[in-house]
Amino acid sequence: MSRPLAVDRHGQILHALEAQGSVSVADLAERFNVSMETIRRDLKLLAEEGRLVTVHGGAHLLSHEPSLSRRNIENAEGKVAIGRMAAEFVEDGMAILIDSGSTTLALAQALTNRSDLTVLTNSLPIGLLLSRTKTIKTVLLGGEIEPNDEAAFGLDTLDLITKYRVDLAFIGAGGISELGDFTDYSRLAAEQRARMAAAAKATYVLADHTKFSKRTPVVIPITSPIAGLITDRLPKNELAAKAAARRWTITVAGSKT
Amino acid sequence: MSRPLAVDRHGQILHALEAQGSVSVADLAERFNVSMETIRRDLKLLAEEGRLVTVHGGAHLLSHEPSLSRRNIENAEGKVAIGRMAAEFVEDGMAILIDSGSTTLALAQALTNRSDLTVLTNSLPIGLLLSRTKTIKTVLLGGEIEPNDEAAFGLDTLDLITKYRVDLAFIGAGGISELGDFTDYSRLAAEQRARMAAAAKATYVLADHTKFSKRTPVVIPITSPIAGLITDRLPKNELAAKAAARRWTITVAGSKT
DNA sequence: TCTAAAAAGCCACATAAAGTCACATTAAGA
DNA sequence: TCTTAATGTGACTTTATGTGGCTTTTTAGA
Repeated sequence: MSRPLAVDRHGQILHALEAQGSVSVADLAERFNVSMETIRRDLKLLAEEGRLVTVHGGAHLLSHEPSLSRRNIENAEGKVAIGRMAAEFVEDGMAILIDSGSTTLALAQALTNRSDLTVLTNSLPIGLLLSRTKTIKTVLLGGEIEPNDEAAFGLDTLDLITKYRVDLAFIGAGGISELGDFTDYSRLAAEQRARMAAAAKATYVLADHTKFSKRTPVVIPITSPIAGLITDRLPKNELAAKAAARRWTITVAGSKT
Repeated sequence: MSRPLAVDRHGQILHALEAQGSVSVADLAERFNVSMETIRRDLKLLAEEGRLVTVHGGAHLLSHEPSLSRRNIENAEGKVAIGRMAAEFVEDGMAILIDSGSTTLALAQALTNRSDLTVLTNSLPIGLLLSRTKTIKTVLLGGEIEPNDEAAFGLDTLDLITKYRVDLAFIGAGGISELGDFTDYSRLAAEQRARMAAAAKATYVLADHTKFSKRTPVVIPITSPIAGLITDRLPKNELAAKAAARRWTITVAGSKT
């Protein structure tokens, strides 16, 4: 018997997804008369292509956004460790700048019991969190809010950043290339992060190990000196060598390198 | 047998929440044919993601945050009515400016099911709330965060306001004098509200009846025309006369005057 | 205001459905 | 026929949900 083409199945899965918003592995397996394992392989493949998001039991459209909150859960432990470590670099009386993102949010969390600090941020959750401490002076860098990041981006934000000078900046990154470059999803976000770095005497990049393997299209054009990368696992030697060459340190949460 | 996807349930819970404002564990358990424990776990998860607030017996929309919530409780009902009424003045496609405060937050709440709007605000809770709709473009007017208001104030904020022109501005007030002046707690806040009004073609002041008797020290120096006051009870005739003289209307939530 | 019943929540454990991985099998094309 | 990609199978792991005992909160009555 001729086996139906897998591609057809993929097309139909996507079609069903469009119609229903979500599909379950068991239903699809029955419908196509294939094993659940095959369906899972299909979904995994389509997920890698970015056509859908797999969840326990099936898959759903991307628009059902995982957003900041779900990303938060991804390696939450590592991020908390990074946040704690980064907080140790912050001394009383400092003015610091904290970028948006789940890892930097962990830093903000770690700073909540501190006082005599001035914190600038473009992230709404971080701004809200720190202002509630009442002991940390918080400045929100306004602009257009990017819903997925729950943070401000845009011309206004860029403009505001240039008006401040801080001791330290803690920025995130979408990915880290083997060459030691930090990369981002969009040109605007990359530029904004670069400007943040430019406003600080020293900049730390906060990125957990999941960023090592990620590729995002735009290089963050950092011109000012980077103080170091704070992460939760030792990266490959290759990256470590690049770091040494560029004179920045890699701090692994828990131990120094 | 295939188990319905948990994510779908999460989506529907959020949807029900949008529609009803609050949901009960027992109702949801019956609706989805799962145990109350499962629903509790769902709600806990969504609460961790910051999508809702769990309460004994169920969950409700986030909107009241600690410091704001306290004021919110004070005449919450009246404020919700004012918010709904104010939302009716907002037409699709408009750009509007919403001031910080518990009454204006109620307006933001009433706008969450709208689309094709651009909203400028200096309030963090409002910014967060509206950006999550994904259908409303939100711009946060940054600046130094005032912890009690959970909103931005200061030079940066004033400066940002001047860069925009909107159709409508909805501002709050600390109090209303018998002379028909709106007053505020601080010089800076008063100035900022005046600038907001200046950036709009028309300005509505949102204030519930508790403001009628309140006296706050600084007059808000509004130079641009005020379209009206939206409140929840008819003020004294004295004030109504002043309103007529200054050519603005008083709208009592529910009926017009 | 105090108090007890009822409702809701929490936690630990049990279980079934779903996922993962290595390996076997099958069908199609070289 | 041989090779290879796709699919199936089975052992094992993980996740989601349910259940029951116990605690906390709420409610209503004294």
